[in-house]
Amino acid sequence: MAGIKRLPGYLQLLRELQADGHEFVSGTVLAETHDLEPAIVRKDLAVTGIIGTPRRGFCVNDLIVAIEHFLGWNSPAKAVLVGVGNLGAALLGYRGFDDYGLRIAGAFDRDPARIGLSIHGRKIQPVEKLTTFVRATGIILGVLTVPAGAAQEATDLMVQAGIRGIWNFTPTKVKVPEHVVTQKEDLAEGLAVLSHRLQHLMRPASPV
Amino acid sequence: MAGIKRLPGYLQLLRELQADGHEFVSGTVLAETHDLEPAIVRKDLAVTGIIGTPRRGFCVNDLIVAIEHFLGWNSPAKAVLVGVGNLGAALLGYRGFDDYGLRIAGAFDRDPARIGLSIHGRKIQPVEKLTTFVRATGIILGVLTVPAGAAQEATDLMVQAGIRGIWNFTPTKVKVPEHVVTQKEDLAEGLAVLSHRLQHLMRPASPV
DNA sequence: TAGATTGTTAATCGATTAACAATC
DNA sequence: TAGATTGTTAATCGATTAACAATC
Repeated sequence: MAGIKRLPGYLQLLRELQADGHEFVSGTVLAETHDLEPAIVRKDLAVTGIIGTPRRGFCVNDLIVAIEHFLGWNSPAKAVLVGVGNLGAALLGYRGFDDYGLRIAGAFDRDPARIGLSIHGRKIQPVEKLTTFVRATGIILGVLTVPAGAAQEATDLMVQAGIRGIWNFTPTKVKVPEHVVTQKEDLAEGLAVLSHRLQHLMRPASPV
Repeated sequence: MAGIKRLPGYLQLLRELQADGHEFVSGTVLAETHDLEPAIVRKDLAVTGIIGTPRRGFCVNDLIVAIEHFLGWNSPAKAVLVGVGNLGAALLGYRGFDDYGLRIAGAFDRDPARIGLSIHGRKIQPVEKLTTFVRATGIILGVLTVPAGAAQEATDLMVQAGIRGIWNFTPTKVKVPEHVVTQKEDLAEGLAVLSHRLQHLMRPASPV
């Protein structure tokens, strides 16, 4: 389903509307705000099971609850973060995840120089303690922010510890068993698209 | 072109191969490494203008140069960053952009409490100085990391200063004139897909 | 030569868009 | 009532996949 990645965007606006005291919102409004066709919004929202009322639209509260439930964001999911380098430390400090049901509960690294340091209130633990921590807490979500070269090794460790979902911020495609899902996050993708469009904006297409 | 966003991935592997002394690489190998069909890789690489040799593949060096040139990553592009909150500070500290032709040359904020502070070697300047800085340096790329509510205002300021490409890390869709391009980067999208797949992995589809 | 790999064309697939009857 | 908006079906579009002759 291609529409799933658009749900957080809707959720964002819905929360604003809720804060402003709006009770209903039409798919048309959601579409305009996100530069989408109204039909796509209606189709996307259908997965939540919420049905709208003609002339009035959708109940804001119901939609929020339904989207959060659909994504499993109603109760915050705890996660571990492996690899506290530049990006790892950055994500540890980022508070925006709270809105999306994610809470990083433990940070791990291999580098002895980093172990014991506190970053944004969380003490960096040695990777050797990952398995114990994961099993004790029942955490199933992991954020992977090690250097490219260590990605597969760290992944194997996480899988072995019991992690079932890996948010992969390395440029490496990692291999996992069937009972584990991964999501690759690559800032370079977006930058590539932007760079390319910027280039063609500045130097328009050559004539045929 | 949907293939553009895959170019950085190829580039990553090509650089590794280059470092290992490999002279040629086949589309098949690139495809396997990235879990793609070989035909897609060949089609993606066609935009660079590099032509391969049957039985041998593509020249690694030529491909690297061609991809970098295609994306404009051969010479590092300078950028300004507006909004030095959690995420902004995080991105300031992230060194991974060097590999992708991006160098954040100036950081700006509205909050007097932040102005003057040094984050990862760059002094935070007041937004009032943005226009002067942008014009003096000729920078055309901007990274937007302000809170959602300030996104449009900060965008207008950047556009007015002369920025032509905006990498938007806020959850807000901003409006820009025709001569400016934007690229929205939303970590929540990837997290939504991961959350959803994780949920269905743990609690498999209900029977029909 | 034989055969792996190329560039490219045609077929398939999935997502987006357009259209419209139903309805509050 | 009139008309805005819904859910949904059919048409369009674009990207992926399959197939294959050309070639080193």
